[in-house]
Amino acid sequence: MYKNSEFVSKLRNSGLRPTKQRLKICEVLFNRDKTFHFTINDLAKNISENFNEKISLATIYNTVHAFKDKGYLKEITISSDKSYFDTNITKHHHFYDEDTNLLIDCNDNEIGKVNIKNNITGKKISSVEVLVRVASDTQNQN
Amino acid sequence: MYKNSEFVSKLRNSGLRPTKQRLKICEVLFNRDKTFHFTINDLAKNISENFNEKISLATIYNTVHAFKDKGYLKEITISSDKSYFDTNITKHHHFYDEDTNLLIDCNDNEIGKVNIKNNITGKKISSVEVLVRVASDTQNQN
DNA sequence: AATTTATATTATAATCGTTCTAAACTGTTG
DNA sequence: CAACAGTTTAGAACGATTATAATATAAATT
Repeated sequence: MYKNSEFVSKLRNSGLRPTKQRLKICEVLFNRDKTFHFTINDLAKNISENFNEKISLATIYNTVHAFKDKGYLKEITISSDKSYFDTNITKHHHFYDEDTNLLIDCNDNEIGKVNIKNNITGKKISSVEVLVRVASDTQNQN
Repeated sequence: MYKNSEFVSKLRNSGLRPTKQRLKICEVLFNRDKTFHFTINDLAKNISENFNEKISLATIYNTVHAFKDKGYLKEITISSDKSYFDTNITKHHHFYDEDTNLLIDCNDNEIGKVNIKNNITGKKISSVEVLVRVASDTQNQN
């Protein structure tokens, strides 16, 4: 569990003013035992249901994008109509359960290192992401 | 180069009526030497610029999705605001050039086989996709 | 601690890609 | 060729996201 003052420094250190909205969002996102995945909608709902204060949707969008830009969140794109964010910012891969629409982190003991033998000339690799879609056996696959 | 009658059978075989709109779209997508990537917008623009006939945007959406469902196209999701389709329906991975927004197919000699050691219990793997984001050296990476 | 300045929040409007609708049209079957 | 199911169409509707511009707040300056 983090103290409020830790979030204040975290924000200040990255040039973001520690406003009460941002601190509340920090609390919701980072005061947890485990990292997790969420959509903007999940977050907005979480805040409005569990707290008296209401934060404008625009602010939630702005803050999530600011946190992403500062590297406090990663965005994971599964499909064009669903954008997930991940509080686990370490390099890792995902399983996506097509039955439940749930995203599950992979550990290194689940997916081995991806061997990139040749990169595009003159370019640097900025990320390597594996997405393993899974579904129950009865489901049709593509 | 395919003949029109080949597209007619292809469509009939998958339960799609060979309408002139669908045949035109087949021609644009599949009468090529190489597979390629496109967005719905690219396709609509291509048709309206290069042909006299105009096809309604709704029809383009319907047809692309029908072709995807029948397995003639693969959808590739790079970011929530851009949905690409690929006429290469074989299993393969991609490089995504963040400078140019260009998607490039990987061959097997570029990315080795992804080793999935443990799958989610009771689930079947429906696809494994690797996306390697690249950018010029000067670009900042995340 | 008051003033100034820059930054952030807000509600709402605007935008954009996509899907829906319902009427007109076309391909297929008998 | 009649009947029917499937398809196309323009435009409306939708939903997620972004822009706007007024207000509020935080930080810097006096």
